[in-house]
Amino acid sequence: MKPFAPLFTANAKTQRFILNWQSDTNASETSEALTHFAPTLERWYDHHRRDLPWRHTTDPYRIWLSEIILQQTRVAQGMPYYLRFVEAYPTLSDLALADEQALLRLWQGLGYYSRARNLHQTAKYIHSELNGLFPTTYLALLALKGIGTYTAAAVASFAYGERVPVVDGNVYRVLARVFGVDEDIMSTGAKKTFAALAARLMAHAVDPATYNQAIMEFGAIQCTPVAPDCLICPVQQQCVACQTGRQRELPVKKKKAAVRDRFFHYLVFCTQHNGEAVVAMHERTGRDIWQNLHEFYLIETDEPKADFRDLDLDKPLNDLVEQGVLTTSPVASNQLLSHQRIKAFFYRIDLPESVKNDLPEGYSWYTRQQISHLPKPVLIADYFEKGLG
DNA sequence: AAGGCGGGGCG
DNA sequence: CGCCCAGCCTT
Repeated sequence: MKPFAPLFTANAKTQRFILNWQSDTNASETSEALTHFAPTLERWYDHHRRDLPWRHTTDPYRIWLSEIILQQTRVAQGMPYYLRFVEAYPTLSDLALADEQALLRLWQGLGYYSRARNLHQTAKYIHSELNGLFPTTYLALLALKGIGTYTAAAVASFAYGERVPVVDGNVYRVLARVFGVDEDIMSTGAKKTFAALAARLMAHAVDPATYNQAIMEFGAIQCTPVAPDCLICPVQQQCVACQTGRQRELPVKKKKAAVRDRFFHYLVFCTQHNGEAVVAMHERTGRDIWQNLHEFYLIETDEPKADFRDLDLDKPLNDLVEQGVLTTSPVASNQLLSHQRIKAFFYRIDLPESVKNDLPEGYSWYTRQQISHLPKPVLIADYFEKGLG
């Protein structure tokens, strides 16, 4: 076995343990820190667990659904989505046969929309290719679209009791602190380190599913990112971070790249169709944010443009705009994403009904009723909430 | 190995 | 306003 990088700084007791842990002999698996960790967290979980809907089922479909929804998402944010999805699609077949548009609309606001597309794709695959039978092992689950190491381990342990450890953001944090691992958790080396440690800890769990739930719940409500409550912590005595006052420094995470500024100028074309107000929208495509979500006519610039006339419209578009009435002051709105900072300007342009066949390629007219059913970025949905300018 | 992908809540 | 969060896919 490749030795671990000498990145640990720990007290004497833990250093002895780390040495044992690094050595490849099973004879050293007698460290109390190692053998007691899982059972200790399982007992803690028994007293502190939150009552969450997906913890009342062993249905692999519902567990899978909950895990996809909860990826990179807080429980409080994901909960209402889970409840709506279970109601709309109670079984795997219901999801497999779902309309993709309706599914994305139900997902609207949850973000990372590829999760929803992969969810649907995998549901259809299981329904039609696997005869509706959910895969039952970690490796079989891992092969499915949208299911990575974390979700495969979660479903395999929660639904089938397989002894495989989950390694997610909570686990990184808990293990980094308790065992003093200070490798950058984004690095490939660290992923191997944490996976190996997690596997050794799992070997001593009383029940794999309970232990996996326990360590994540522990990370979520006890060993929190900011200000962990170490005074009442059940592993306080063995925790490297607590004993050395380094709770704030662990886990080590490399700084992310600076966020990018983008400027979206939306031309909100409006007109009448059979006496009803309609708005021009299209579906986003390409490798960018909000894939398959609907928006208005978009002109993006790298710099802010103070004036509508600075937007450099091409000839056909300019002709279209000139036939309409531009609302004098645009509506501005900001959307802060983890990786982008989007400033949006909405220019409402009222067109005469006569030009309704002159929309650019890919754009169509939608009534407000139709739009309410379209999946849209929060930025766009908010624009309608505010009453169309 | 690195970059991209949402959005909300917190201090 | 910056940081964090029940990850995964693509290149």
